[in-house]
Amino acid sequence: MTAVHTDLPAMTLHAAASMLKTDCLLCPVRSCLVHRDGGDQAQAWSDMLAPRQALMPGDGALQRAGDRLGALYSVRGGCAKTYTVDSSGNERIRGFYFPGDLIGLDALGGGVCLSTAVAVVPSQVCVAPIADLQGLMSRMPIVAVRIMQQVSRELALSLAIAGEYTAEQRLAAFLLHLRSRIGVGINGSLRLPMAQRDVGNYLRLANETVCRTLKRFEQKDWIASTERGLKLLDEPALRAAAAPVGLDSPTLKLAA
Amino acid sequence: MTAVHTDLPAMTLHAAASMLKTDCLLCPVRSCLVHRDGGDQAQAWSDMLAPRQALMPGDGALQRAGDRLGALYSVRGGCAKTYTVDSSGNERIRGFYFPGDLIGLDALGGGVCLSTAVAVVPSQVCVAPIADLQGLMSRMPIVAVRIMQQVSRELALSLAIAGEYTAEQRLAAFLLHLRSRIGVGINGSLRLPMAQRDVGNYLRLANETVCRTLKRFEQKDWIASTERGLKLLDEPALRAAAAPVGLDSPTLKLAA
DNA sequence: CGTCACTTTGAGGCTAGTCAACGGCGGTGG
DNA sequence: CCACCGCCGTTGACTAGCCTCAAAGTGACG
Repeated sequence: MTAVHTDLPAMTLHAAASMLKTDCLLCPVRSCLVHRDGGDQAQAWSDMLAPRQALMPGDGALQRAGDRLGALYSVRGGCAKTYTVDSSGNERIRGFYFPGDLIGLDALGGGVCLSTAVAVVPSQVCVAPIADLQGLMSRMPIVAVRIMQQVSRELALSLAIAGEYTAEQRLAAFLLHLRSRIGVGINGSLRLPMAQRDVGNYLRLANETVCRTLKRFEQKDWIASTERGLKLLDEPALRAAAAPVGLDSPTLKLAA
Repeated sequence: MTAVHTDLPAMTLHAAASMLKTDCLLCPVRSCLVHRDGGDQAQAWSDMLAPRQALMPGDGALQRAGDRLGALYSVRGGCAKTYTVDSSGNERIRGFYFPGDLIGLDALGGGVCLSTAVAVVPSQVCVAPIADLQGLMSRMPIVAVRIMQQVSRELALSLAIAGEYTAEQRLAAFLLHLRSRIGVGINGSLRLPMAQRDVGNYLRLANETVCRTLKRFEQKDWIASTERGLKLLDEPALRAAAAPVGLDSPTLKLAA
């Protein structure tokens, strides 16, 4: 709607506006599907991917629940979320997506988008048309394996978050996942790109509960809230609070 | 532990004991991965699959959390469940698996099993060694697509179950999913293979809550409990109670 | 007939949701 | 420049749904 102030350099936005072809070989997103191997797939991806696309909060949706799945989107920068709308018109956040993540994987099974995807902060995505993707998967099976691993990881995360009982458990697990996923900033602080209410919505908690639980964590010196975001002071304690199998196993080796 | 009375014919058990090679072309499980197409993949699968394996409740686990992923298991008959154990030693059920389902998909991402799998009732599974599977996926990309669709579907289910708020919503959604997944018996009754406490564990509800909620459904004439299992009398009402995006979209077409 | 596992039923407590009000912040417009 | 407004985070009081604990009932099996 209104002009949004952005963290991204103006040049980047201009590049998106002029629809430059993305060169995957130069992409800084190291966690992207393409970069998992030596990068020998990068050229094929570059050829396939549509120009990267800028996406602002308040803009239209990348995909809408019920749409036929037309493309997967690879997040290049920023943060996106997917949500569904229940019969009462309430939004229910299904997932957050950070650079390197693919949006639309849950639709591969049915071919129909199950959720609506929008930007949380000014973001960029690369567009991978599903038709091209299937061709590529046929020609280069390793691509299929990589995508499958991402779906599998998303499944594991979903199962883990769903497996948590209490507000403390879910929130602790969420913070740990976020830390392992997006890392920490310059002074070790973790910046939450999404609003607290969005966190609550995602974890099925009222935003008041999120606030109170965070305060409780702070009183226990597990975290400290800083200028921008918060800092994890006692990860072992958080990990213990999240109890069941850890969400993040960054040290796990990839299969084959 | 003790000898378990089984619903399966003795011949079937004997076949498993003698490690007969499964012939996928003759397999009665129509929802199996192999049968989705015309069946031209069936022979390759037959060549790949290890002998099918009988699995009893109380037997050892098919896979254990923390194990390196050695194989996927395709359920041929019966019902299996996967669970994790939290720091207090409590079991937390992650999923139920019926004929046609693949066990182990959430481990494809990390290569390490995230859960332990055991039988709920006397069951049979086909063993698909992961090494053979990757080779087959390379030679036959359609296999990769099929597996991906199953992962994607499992992800969608997990997201849907996690998205339900109240006991009524979760239980209604679960019953509907079960109905669409395993269908109904001879007189339209739905037989729950797992214990009520397992249902509660899976849905993160106390078994008392499951019991009371079922009773409430019965009082509203949404269901009727029969000799063996229960009957869904008012599916629209259940569907409305489950409110948010439906779990089951049996009419969705497969992509490509 | 006794054991065991599971279900059912009841009473009470706690977690988290709801409702309401306030404060801080940024953007808008006079 | 400053008052206004809306969004978000914070805090408190109250409520409700679900968990816990306890005990009795039921069916399968030895």
